[in-house]
Amino acid sequence: MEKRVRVRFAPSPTGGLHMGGVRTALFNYLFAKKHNGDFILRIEDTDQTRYVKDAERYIIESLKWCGIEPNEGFGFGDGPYAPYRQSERKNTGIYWKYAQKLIEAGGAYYAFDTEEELEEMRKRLEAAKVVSPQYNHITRMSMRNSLTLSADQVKELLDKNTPFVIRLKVPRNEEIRFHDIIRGWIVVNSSTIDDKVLLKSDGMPTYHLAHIVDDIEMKISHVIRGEEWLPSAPAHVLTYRYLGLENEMPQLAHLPLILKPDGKGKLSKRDTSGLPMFPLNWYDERTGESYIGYRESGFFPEAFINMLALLGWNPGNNQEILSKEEMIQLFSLEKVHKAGAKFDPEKTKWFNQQYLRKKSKEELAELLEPILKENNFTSTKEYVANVCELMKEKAHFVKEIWELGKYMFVEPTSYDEKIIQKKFNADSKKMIEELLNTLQAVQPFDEQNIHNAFENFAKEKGKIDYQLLRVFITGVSSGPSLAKIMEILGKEKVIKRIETALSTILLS
RNA sequence: GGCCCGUUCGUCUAGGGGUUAGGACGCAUCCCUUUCACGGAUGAAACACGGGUUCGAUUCCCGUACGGGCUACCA
Repeated sequence: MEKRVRVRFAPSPTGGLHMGGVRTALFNYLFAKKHNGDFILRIEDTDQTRYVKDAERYIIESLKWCGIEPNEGFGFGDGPYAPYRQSERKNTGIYWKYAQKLIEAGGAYYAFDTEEELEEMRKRLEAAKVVSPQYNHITRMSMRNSLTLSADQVKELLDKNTPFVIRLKVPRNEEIRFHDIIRGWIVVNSSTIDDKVLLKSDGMPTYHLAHIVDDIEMKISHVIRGEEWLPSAPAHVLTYRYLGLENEMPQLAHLPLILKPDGKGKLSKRDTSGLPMFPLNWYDERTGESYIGYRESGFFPEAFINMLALLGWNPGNNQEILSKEEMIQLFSLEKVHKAGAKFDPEKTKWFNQQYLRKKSKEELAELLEPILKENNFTSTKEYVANVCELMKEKAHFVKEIWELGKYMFVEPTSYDEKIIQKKFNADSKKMIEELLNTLQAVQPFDEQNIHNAFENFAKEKGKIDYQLLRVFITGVSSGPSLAKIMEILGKEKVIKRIETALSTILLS
């Protein structure tokens, strides 16, 4: 029988979870749901020096906002494998137990080298122009560890509480072969891998030990993680092998990285060309810098994850707008790209626009409400909904309905100067004054009637300067259909606005 | 430097031994709209290079170049 699909997202709480992390979580989520499996959140806080308290809360809130919630794990109702935070798991002695197993199997050893001794070694290797200077099958023989020391010496050091680490004993010149779902078979010679520290001198495991122990204990079936882990994967395979579990180890899938939009390299906090890096607002206590989030920038979570999903994956057809359910249906790791994907801010905005357009005017009115409140504007739900319908096609974001259509809520306080200067003169003034009378007579005051009135007026009295009229009513030179704007505004307001404009704007 | 991974329009990508190399974003032009946007139409725009294998390679193999990742008692 096939193993139940159980995947995990395992971030380190060392700062705000950025969009790359969210995408990793998303792919894990989609894969889990696709296979009716479990999606687990585990906190990898083994580096106590980099721990950021607020980061855990931020991770949870971000996943919730994105709608990619784990069904088990930290902050999402502990499941049968609690605790889900590695610092707490450490207290159960589980990592120590596995480290001992590895030592017994001859796959790991104690190392007592001090920081100075390691530094010295590095210098020595550098001076000797060694091709890959590292703690490995050659250099370990000239260091202080349980491979070079006698059993008695080791026991004595241990008894005296000498600080030590436990290292992986990587063999010389062995082919390590493993399969990656996205990349296929990968073969690496063990001589190029260093003897990684598995257990640190503070008693905490490193990532290399901790994730393996937890993945085993939590019965993880697939490890879906960023490409940055590919180089250490052979060491992980070796660890499973020493544990006698190589055949049962989770399947691996290394996701391509998200790259900067311009320039090169991994996406960084700075270089996202104006768009956020983080799902939610993030304040970095250490640097005092704050970063704006996608949520606070007015992105819909559906648009955000849709955009993220298509960075490195595609559904195999030309469909680009996909609901979460459609993504789940169509998701497969085999369709994930191998190459890194440059993040495109323009397309990201386009995604949001697509989702905005799909919302009903009532939904949009609801979303606009807080912004209107902020600006002390109140009106009927119906009026707001009508304005949303009117402005919808122009906006990428809900807030743009306000920004672009402010004149639908408040009277203009200024008028497009260029247009006024160019077009406002004695003749056009007379034209507008006469038009005022025509407008007064329009009944009912709707788009079609207004349109007809314009046409009749033009026939009898000559050309109407619509742009000038628009500026008189809205203050700006472009926007949706003028007749429609007038209908929504209502006759009274329209007349009043024109009169105000006529008396405010001076003939030059 | 070493190791690993990668390379189709500017960007995200489809495809895959024989295709007019498809779509999307962006860009340009036109239509629609008495404006802008939306929508529609059209256009410019890509298989990194060199060798093989083959009747035929963008597709398979090998090199080279370029890009990226890793190279910590960080994850």
